[in-house]
This record gives sequence, structure tokens and C-alpha cells, in this order.
Amino acid sequence: MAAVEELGYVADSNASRLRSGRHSLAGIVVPDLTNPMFAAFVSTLESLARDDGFDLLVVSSANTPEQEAERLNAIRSWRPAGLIVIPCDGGLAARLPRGGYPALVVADRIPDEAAFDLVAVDNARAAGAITAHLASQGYRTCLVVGTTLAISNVRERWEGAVAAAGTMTLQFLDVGLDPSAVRARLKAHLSRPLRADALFSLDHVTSLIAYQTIADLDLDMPGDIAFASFDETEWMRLVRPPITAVSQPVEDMARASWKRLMRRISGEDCDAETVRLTCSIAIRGSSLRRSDKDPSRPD
Amino acid sequence: MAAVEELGYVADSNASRLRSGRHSLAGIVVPDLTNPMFAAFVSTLESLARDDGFDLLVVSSANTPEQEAERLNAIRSWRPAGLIVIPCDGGLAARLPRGGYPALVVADRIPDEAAFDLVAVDNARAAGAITAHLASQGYRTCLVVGTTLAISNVRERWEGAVAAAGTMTLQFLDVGLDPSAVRARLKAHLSRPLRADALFSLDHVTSLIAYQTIADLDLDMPGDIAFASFDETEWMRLVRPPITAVSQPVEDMARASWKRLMRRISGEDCDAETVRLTCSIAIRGSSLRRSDKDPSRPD
DNA sequence: ATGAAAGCGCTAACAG
DNA sequence: CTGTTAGCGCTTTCAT
Repeated sequence: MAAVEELGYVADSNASRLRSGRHSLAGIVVPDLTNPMFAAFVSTLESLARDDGFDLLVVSSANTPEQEAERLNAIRSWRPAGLIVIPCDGGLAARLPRGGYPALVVADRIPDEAAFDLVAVDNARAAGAITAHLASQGYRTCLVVGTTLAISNVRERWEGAVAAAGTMTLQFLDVGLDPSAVRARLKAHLSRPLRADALFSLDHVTSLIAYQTIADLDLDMPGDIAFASFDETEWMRLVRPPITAVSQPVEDMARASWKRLMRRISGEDCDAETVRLTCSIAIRGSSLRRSDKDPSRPD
Repeated sequence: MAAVEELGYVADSNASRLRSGRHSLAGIVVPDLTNPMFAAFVSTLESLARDDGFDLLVVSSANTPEQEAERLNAIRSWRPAGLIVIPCDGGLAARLPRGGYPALVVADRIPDEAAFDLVAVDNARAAGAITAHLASQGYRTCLVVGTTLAISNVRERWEGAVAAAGTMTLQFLDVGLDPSAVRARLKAHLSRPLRADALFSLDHVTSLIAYQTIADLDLDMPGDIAFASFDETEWMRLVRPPITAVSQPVEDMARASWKRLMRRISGEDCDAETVRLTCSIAIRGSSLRRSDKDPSRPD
């Protein structure tokens, strides 16, 4: 023991696992680490894992199904005790390797098929709260902007938005993931003579580009166009007017995912379970009722 | 081989390493994953590591020296090929475990002692460019705000700021890491009758709080106080006026760190080497010359 | 060429 | 309770 101290010896986790069968590594696959939401998720997870004696192998799918499939397979070579995956789209089931994992929890985005342990937010309700609010403020037409309906979150948000819109007219615009394409499509839509009087963007990356585009076109907010975002980032509270946004409980999601994974790792054998967490909604200046519009207003 | 396909077999990396001695795991220790700069660093690194056939063990020191020391030791149980560390303060050398690592590169923050392979930015030059700019715009006194001079980046930036300030008077204010304490100290300083006419904050977390504090106090920017930030985040381009900021080449830092680590892993045996990368500076509205101040201005 | 055997660092099982 | 031994899944080496 004196020599252990002296030389700074630590046992080889792998050799240990090889013989004992006790795994102390977990994996997390995310679409993109630079997304602050996923970074926060990983950060919380890392701390929870450590508390339970696990280290975390972090892998990015770079938002591409092919890389996700490759990484989902390759990560098995580390024989992790379990895996948490935020899939890059709904097609996860088809990309899972034959051998499977000892434990698997899917977070944030819901796969099209198959029964996984799942942790997600109440997308439809929260999106509905936004459109209901916009309608109540007197807006008549709303452009709803999302990357693609192939992502479950976008689909659920869109459907929730429609269900609660009342007499407000909604139009969906899918803009994809490439920033310059997003910008071009938004600009084209917002430059139309009969543009919508409200814009609701369904993820924070799109929200950023939408906000910049509105500023570029010199539109008054909310006078010319109201604005709301699903998913909140810090700049939304700093700009004037501040932005109405749905805020997701990222840390709770990480906590719920890890808890579920740990129960699976401890061998609990029950049906796949879905946890839905509640988003909070912050109504701010960007979506308040316009002062009854002066019809003689220039432009 | 047919059976390999059929069953989805992948070789056990650990058993493989145990016998062959070839390691395919690398570690990264960061102070805080929710910091977008570190998240971007890890993201780039993960992709570079994968290209070279390595997976990445990600560990957070939660900005506390004790946890850093513990993690730096524990991570050795995985027998990584090498480690990249962004230290939480200058005292890294004392926290390195006896046994050491096969390869180690220190990034972003410079330890007080010992010779490490090092990748950092040209803090002093970039900070000097900001104070020189503020002085050239006619500002006379500048409050420089940083977390603590125990962090090398803060120290280097402060020293660079002083060196280039010319006749402008500088004062350093250390505010620590706790957000509510930062806010309180800043508020106290900015409420003084003889407040500085420019504020330069040395990291983006402090910048955010400083910006909010200036807004809370209803100070006009740059009329009442000019503002500049070391380290740029996206909101700085969105607010009005947009914020003058030093932008760090995070991806280049990750690239340089990984390159250096790979050379060490391949057994290159040379003196420790320091790489300094160049920051770019974006002058924006928050620090432009005030229109010659009206002495009869209210307040 | 293909096949058998030894051993990486550890832990578990068993013997003294 | 302490000491020895076998073997986890691989790769390397040595023998055929």
C-alpha cells in the first residue's frame, strides 16, 4: 500500500473488467457537441456517471445517420455497461448493431419504431401553448419553421402547434440543417408581400438564423412580425425585445436518462418505459400584442 | 467472417490492448463542458481523434482543483494513449499523479511551473489591441474585469491590457466564478459616481453578467460606458449595439493540441514546445468613439 | 501457409 | 486468513 502511494499505481480498469465482468464505462452518443443543449446534457450526465463510479465515452454522430451507425457499432468494442443515445433522426432502430447493448436509453428524439426506454419532453403541449398564446395576442397567420419533419421533435412540435392554433392559419416551412440554405429560404419567405405576421421556429439554431434574418430585413418585432422559439438560449433574454421561448429541462432529462440506464444496468427487466418531462414557457416582448396597428403606418 | 457479419461481432478493444500494447483511447479533461468554448474544443477533438482511430474519454474537473486532481489520477486506470488537459488553474503541476502519462498536452491555460507541451493563444497581444483601441477612441479610464489572476489567461490578458493602454487609466477588478458575487461586485463598481468610462471583461461568462448589469443600470452603451469582451459568443453579434470582442481560434487550438499529442504518442522525444495561436479582433459598436459628449447631458 | 500455446493485468475460486 | 492458480479475450510467437 505504501508502494501504491509511492508510485501512484491505479488498477487497470480493463484488465479488471475482463476478469470480473464488472463494467465501469458508459457511452453517450450525441448528434453535435457544439449544440449547447447537448453539451449541457453531456455535462450533467458526466457528473452523474462519475457519482456512480462510471466514466463516460463521448461520441458524436455529427448529425449524419451513417456516422451514427458506424459509431454505434464501434463503441461496442469498449464493452460499455450501457449507452445513452440522442439519435440524429427517427431511423435509429435500423442503425442499431445486431449484437445490441447490455442497456440502452434513448433521449430527446423519439425513434419511428421499436420500443426503447425513452426520455423526452412534452413537445406537443409546449408548442401548442405558444401558438395558443400567439392567437390570443391577435396574430392571424404564423409561419412555423423547422429543420425537417423526419426529426420527431419537429414533427411533434408542429402537430402540437396545429392542434392549439384555433383560427390562426399555420404554414410549415422545412429549412434543413445547412445554415446558408436556412437563411436563403427564410429570407425568401419573409420578403413576400403577404408574409405571415408571426414566426415560430422549432429549434434554437433555426431561431438564431431567423432572428438575424428578421433584423437584416429591418422588420420591427413584434410590430411587423412576432417571434417565438422552441428551445431557449441565453441571447434570447438579452436582445430587445427579449424573445418568447420554450425552455427545456435539459438537466432533468439527463438525470432521468441516467436513472433509467442504471436500473437497466442493474438488471431490471421490465417493459420499455417512456418518460415525458414538462417544458416551461417564457412569454416575452417578442410576441406581445401589437399596439392596435395604425393603418396609416408607413410601409 | 460471415459469422462476424451475422452476429455483429466487434473485437474487445481492451483485451486487444492488453496483449498488443496498442492503445486506442485518449482522454480530455476540461474545467466545464457547458462553456461553449470548451464544448467546441472537445467536439473538434473528438472528430480528430476518431479520424486517427482513437476514442475519447471526456472528463470534467467542474472548475475545482480537487476534482481535477482526482480525475487526473482516476483516468489513468483506463491506460489512455495520452491526455489533453485544460487546467482549471495554474496549479496543475502539483496535481499530476506520480506515475505520469504516456503523453500529455496542456491547452488554453498555462501552468505556473514545469515544462509542458502547451497550446494557447496570444492573450497579451489581443488584450493590448483592445485597450489600444479604447484609448484611441478617446476613453480615459477602463475597468478591466476578470475572474481571478490565478488563471494564466486572465493574468496575461491583464498584463497585455496594461502594456498597451498608453495614457488611459486601468483598474483591475477580480470577481471570481460565482455569478451572484460577480453581479454584486460589478453593480457596486458601476454605481459609483466616478465610474470608468469603458469596461473590458476578460472572459465570456463575466461578459454576459457585465452586459446584463450595464442594462440593469440603464447605462447607455457606448455613451455612458464602452464595452469590450475577451472571448466572443454569438449573442455579442446580435445585441444592439453589437459587442467589440476578441475571438479565439478554438478549433485551431484543438487541432494543434491533437497534432502535438499524436507526435508524443508516436514516441517523438523532444523538448516541450509552446504553440501560440493568433486571436482575431472584431471592433463593433459597443466601443466606438462617443459622439463628443454634451456636457449638459442630464445625470 | 495454418495451428497451437503463451501471456498481457487483473480477480475469483479454491487450497492450505 | 493468506497464497496459489486459472482464465477473462485477445495477439504474438513459435511450431508445424
